[in-house]
Amino acid sequence: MSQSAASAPNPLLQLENQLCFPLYAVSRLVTKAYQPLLEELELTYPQYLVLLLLWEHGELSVKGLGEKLLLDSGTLTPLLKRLEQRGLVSRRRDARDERSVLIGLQPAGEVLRHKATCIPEALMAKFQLSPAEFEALRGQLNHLLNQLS
Amino acid sequence: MSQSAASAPNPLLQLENQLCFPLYAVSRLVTKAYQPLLEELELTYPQYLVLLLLWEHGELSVKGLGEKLLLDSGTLTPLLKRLEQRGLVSRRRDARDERSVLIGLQPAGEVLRHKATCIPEALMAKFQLSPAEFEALRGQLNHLLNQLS
DNA sequence: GCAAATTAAATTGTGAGCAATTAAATTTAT
DNA sequence: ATAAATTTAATTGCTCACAATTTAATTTGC
Repeated sequence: MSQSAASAPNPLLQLENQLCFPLYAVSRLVTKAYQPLLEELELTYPQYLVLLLLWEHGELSVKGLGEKLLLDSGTLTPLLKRLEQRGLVSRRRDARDERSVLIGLQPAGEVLRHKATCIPEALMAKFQLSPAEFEALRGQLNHLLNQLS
Repeated sequence: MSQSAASAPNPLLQLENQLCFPLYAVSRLVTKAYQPLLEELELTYPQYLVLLLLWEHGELSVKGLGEKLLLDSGTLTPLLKRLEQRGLVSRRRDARDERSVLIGLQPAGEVLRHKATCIPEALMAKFQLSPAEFEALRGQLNHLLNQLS
């Protein structure tokens, strides 16, 4: 009865029938697709996400960044310290609420923005998705994002 | 001209218009959705993926696991050593090719399979997606997975 | 048959992610 | 006014994830 190979396969337990695995794998592959582009800016993918937010919104607190990226200070604090050490962002306590730490862009961080403008389009090209496919996928992921967060 | 807030927004550089961010965020949220279920088995999510493959295929080499999960030995070796230490999997050199390490299930690892059968359905419930939505998303992610890998 | 090239794992070093805890500032309830 | 509760970051400890290198086994070309 019990052989060396797997017994009585439960189709629900098979990797290819699940949603979780392609999500996990695609997410990592997309990060890897960014890598050669981000390498030129010497940024990691989560560092790039932080800068995207700062370019868009200006100064943000650690809490604000965390709410938008769904990351906590345990992840953000060391990441932001690395960006600060490289002179890309500034960190200062909010005078109106000393608990908050406000993250701003230093000139070198502003300059990087120009180098980054071509990144989204370059990525789109790698995906090889039609605009309709792209929008459909984006919509479904955002729907699931709302479902889960 | 240059104000404290961000200047001349480039819509392509905005987080909400990109595919990458919801992918990254949903992937992490899905892993987190697994966590309370996997906690009962004392497994992390990537450890669970490894066991799914072993339950399905029986013995697999590190290379075989890596090909299916898109992970390399730098990630798998320490993970597999932890599973071995807990008595869930076995590791032995392939006699026919001493470069390969074959990963098999120990009895305790086989037993875990029964406890895991309910996990996929429990997850599906958390997603709150209709079967059609589920299949559409799975299809698009698998399409992108093929595009990128 | 043997040197060169290739392959498979392991190792090293860095940077996320995240749970849990700690410390300090602020808010609230009385 | 002040004690208790809450909020915000930082810290600690653990596990991925992955690039780059190393070591050993196998395959290939000659």
